[in-house]
Amino acid sequence: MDCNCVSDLLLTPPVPALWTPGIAFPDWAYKPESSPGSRQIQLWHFILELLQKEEYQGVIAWQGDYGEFVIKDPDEVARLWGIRKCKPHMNYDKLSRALRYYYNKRILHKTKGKRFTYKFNFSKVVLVNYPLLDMASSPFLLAQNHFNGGSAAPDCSPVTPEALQSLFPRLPESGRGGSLFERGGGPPGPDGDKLRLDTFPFLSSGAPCYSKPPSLLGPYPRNPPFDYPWGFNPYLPGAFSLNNCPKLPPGSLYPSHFYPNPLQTSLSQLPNPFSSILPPGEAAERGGGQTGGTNGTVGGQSARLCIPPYPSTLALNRTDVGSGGAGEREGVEGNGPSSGLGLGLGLGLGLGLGGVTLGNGGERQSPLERRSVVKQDPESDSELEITDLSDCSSENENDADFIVSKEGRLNSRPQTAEAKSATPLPPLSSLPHPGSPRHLKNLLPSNPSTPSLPPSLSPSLSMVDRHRETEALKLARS
DNA sequence: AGCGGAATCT
DNA sequence: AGATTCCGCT
Repeated sequence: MDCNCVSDLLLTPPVPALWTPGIAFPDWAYKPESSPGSRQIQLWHFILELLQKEEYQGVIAWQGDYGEFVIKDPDEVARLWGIRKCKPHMNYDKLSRALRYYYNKRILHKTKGKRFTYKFNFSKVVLVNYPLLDMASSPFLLAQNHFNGGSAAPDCSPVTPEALQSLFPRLPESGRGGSLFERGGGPPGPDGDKLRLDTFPFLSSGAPCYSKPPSLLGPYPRNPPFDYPWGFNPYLPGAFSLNNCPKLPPGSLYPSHFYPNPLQTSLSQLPNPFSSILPPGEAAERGGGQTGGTNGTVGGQSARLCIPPYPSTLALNRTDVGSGGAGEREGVEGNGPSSGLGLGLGLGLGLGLGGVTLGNGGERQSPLERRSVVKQDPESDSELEITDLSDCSSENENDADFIVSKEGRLNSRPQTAEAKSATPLPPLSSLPHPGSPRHLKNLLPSNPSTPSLPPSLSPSLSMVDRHRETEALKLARS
């Protein structure tokens, strides 16, 4: 089509002002080249983007079980997708068809019984993106994984469910009456364990939760030398965007080195093979430096947090009826033994953070509002831009409308509303402003080894650190 | 609403 | 490969 779409080159702004607590998706995941076999943004990326942006929570938002989201306004989502892809005739029927293709890929599945509700299989998404993160070897995880054969590192203090609960306060105390870590008592059926996986995607290295055998986790070998999906090799310099993160102003949110990772604390005592490679400061610096690079706006996206909140009302009880398609598929995914796969642990921390902000609170000008649809809007961040929509050229009759929507977001607003649903979380007012680094840091589980560390001294989770962790884990294992 | 086959496009 | 489009079926 001749709509001169440039959206894929004009995606998100270098530094998203709003970060939904949760899984961190490195910038590369948002680049056109990050889509295997495609130079265009993939639908699931787009969905994540929308989910990431508060101003679209009236259109699509995390809801229900972990990873679950509901398309509140199918037509609008389709419209946005159509704009992004320059498909003016896009509609929900077509979009949903595309979503259905993700079922087989296990990137998504349908939440049965809930209209317009789908669920990300983050373990898949993350695995695809973080093939090297070996959760199975994580002391953090091993300590709490009851199904991994007890190979936990000897000197790692066990992490109890209680401890985890404290780390991730929004996590449900239990799913369906069973321990989050136990699979036993659950109802038979694929969902029993699956739920836990869903709840702790970052813990799914163990057999009980993992949704599929390692061989099915992805086309990527565990330790492929340099053959990483989407051309991404976490071991290579530049992985995780060290080299293309935008330079951030002091105090700005989500500097490139902020990469939530619960492993960080567990590994703080381990040797640091990469310590001499790149000073954290420099890493961040460099990341920023390159932003302006070659492709202008594209270059500089920093890792993003994009994860669903832990719903206050955990919909652990899936309404799935019987063993329909999705259920069967999940069954297939079923228990791979310690796949170890790597889940994005990076995500872990993010998970811990998750939810905190989320979406329930203030008012935000959303596309829906624009459309006279009144929906609750959580507080938004100021310069959030919806990435993409700027792309399609004038051909799109919706351009004007779209632009309006972009301009419509704004200002920081007082956090007026409380989370509407009863949630165990502290009131929003007690939370740090999302635009502040403290926002995330304060929510991080305190570092056991440095419990009283002030936020400013909290360990930074830089990409380098992640590399270090990976290496450290290897060493630890050997 | 949701599903999935099939043809087609990019 | 990853949609997009169309469509019949449940």
